[in-house]
Amino acid sequence: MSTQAKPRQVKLRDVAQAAGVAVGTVSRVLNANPTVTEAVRRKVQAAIDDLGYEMDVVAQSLRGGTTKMVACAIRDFDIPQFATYIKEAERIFRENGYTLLLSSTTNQPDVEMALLRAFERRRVDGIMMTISDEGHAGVARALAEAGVPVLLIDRDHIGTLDRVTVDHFGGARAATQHLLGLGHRRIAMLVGDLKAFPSRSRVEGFRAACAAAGVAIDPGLLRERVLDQEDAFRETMALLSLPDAPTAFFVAAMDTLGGSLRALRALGREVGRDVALVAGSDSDLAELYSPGVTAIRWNLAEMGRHAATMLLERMRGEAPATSRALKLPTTLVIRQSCQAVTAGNRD
Amino acid sequence: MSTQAKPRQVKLRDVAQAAGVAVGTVSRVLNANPTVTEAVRRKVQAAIDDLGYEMDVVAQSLRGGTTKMVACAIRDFDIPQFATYIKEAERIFRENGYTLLLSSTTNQPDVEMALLRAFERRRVDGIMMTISDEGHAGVARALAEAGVPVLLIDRDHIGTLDRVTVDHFGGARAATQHLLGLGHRRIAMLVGDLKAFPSRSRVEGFRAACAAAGVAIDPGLLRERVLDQEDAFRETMALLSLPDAPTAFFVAAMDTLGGSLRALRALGREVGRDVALVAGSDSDLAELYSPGVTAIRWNLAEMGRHAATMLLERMRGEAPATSRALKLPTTLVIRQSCQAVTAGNRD
DNA sequence: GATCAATTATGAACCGGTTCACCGCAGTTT
DNA sequence: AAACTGCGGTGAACCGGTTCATAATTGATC
Repeated sequence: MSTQAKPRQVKLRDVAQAAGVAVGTVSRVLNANPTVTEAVRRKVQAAIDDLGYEMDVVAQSLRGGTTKMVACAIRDFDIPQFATYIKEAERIFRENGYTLLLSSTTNQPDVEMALLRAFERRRVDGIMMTISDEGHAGVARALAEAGVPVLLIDRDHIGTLDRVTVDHFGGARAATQHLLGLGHRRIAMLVGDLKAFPSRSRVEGFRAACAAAGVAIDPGLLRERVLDQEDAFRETMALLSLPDAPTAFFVAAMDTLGGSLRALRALGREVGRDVALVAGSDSDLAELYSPGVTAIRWNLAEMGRHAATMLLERMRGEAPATSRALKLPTTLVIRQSCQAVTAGNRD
Repeated sequence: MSTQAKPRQVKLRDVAQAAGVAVGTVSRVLNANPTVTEAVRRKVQAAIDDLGYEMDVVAQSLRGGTTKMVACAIRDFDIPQFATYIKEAERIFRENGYTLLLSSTTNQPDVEMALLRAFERRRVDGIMMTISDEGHAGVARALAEAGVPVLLIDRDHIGTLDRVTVDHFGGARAATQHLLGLGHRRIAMLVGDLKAFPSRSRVEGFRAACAAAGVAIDPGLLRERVLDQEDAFRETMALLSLPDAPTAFFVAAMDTLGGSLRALRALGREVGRDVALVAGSDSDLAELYSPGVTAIRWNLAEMGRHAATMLLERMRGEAPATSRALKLPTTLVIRQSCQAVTAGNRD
């Protein structure tokens, strides 16, 4: 019978008084401690329902040392792929009683370090994050000193941290092989920052495919530090203006396809006829563009699920002492954006 | 001189002991209390730096009653538009020392109520959320009892809560007028759940434009509860199969354009030739599709900024007692997806 | 009926900060 | 020299739970 009219704030002590028991007993009821009689349990539960008692998680955290909060810090979470990942992870955490705490790192080591300190002060139980530079000593130390399990998202081995990664190497190699197989020799590649795993792997995959085919890479066609659509637009424009322009574009950086497509349109080049195009990540845009854009795909929801599950296991101490790494496979979704080079634009 | 080697966990009491002062004094130094001598302040600061002391926010929150956490609960945050909004809001909060706590409501009143209770237990300082049904009594009561400022995201008036909204009415009316002006009379409309403000306003805008033009609405062409791309695909397929199929589609629901485009492609209908098309929200896909899809646009980053700022002011008690509402304007971005009806498909 | 063991409830200490009534001490005042 | 100010620092209470040593109760045994 709930008759509460939102009195100030009901505390455990109030419940104890109402039920005529000690505060410790109410706590034991709340925590389903087996050393409590059914009669007492019922009496206390009645008082709880009657007063509309809600536990104060802050107080609980202070004493217990565990906050049931997980932090997620990601480069930039309005990248649709990341959003899908986080959404799945949040679902898993929520279903397991954990609350997600979200921050953008804006890809800056200083922010990453500051966030790690802030998470520590908040006593989160676990952290899931991307970092901008695996070689940054300050960030590496901050990670090592975190004091709670950290899971790296799509990043290289650091210390003994768990990781979920994507087989960007395989994806990029397959994409490059596809272009090479169609006769392309001057392939432009747009990637993000080589200080981080994904871009590094993509370039390695690209190089591996070229090397296997005996094709030399023109360093002028490899553009790095392409982080957003504006960057992609600019670099694509520049590449198209080269005297010896590429016949194919591998737009490998995350969520940058739009920028390249705008540049191609601005200069009147038609995808699939004037230039070939492969996107480094799949999207509605890649699928529905005319012609459909060949793209590298992997399961982001599954990635989020696995990441959350791995971190939960680690936080519960159920994980083995060794660090674990999960590598998600990629597939190349072939659409109509790549065609064999015509005589006109062959070297 | 920081020489810490990560000893267990440095507490305020340790700092006090190292500096040879009382714990209260250290606290006063940390909180920049003016009643502390420069000499003592310096001595304490040295001890803090030396020990690498980090404040425990949980303990601070327990005593202070404020957690510096803001919760954001949104229908489904892998909708790109919401991600942009949240990203901006998070930036503002972070810059002001607040941490964002994020959850999906999955558009279910039960989850919304559970989340509000969870936020209360966590003692968040403010809440920003969408709700699935403004008429739901349980949710309304939970909102009223929240005990902390709540800001509604793109929702109708509930109690005296602050709100940021979008002029969906104006946007939908403009879109409809555009289609009517081109001669379309059988216009299909796909919207989300009418229990929530955005879809309701869109339908009202649609009706207003039709009424002003003296055009009767065929109820069979108004499809509601279109929440994702699968729904949009199904409804678009169904509408195209009608004996008297619509000549124009107003795909008003958020992030559902892809579903409709897939259906059109599946049935071999070409946008801008066989059917006209308007999207209820703008995106890369709408802009870069061939032909470009006319769409309703508004500034999501600005919306996030305003929302965060309004909530911050409310939390600090700087806001007026009356509830505030901000309505963002929409513009219709006209592209090539709509054309005059040809003789063949005119009623 | 007394003794012992097992079970259940108690309440005080504790988590790590913040706050505030109070105290010591130096500088004025009479 | 006694009394008065007032600044600066102290330390204990407090926030709201959890935990555990201890007490009380019950039940079984002799």
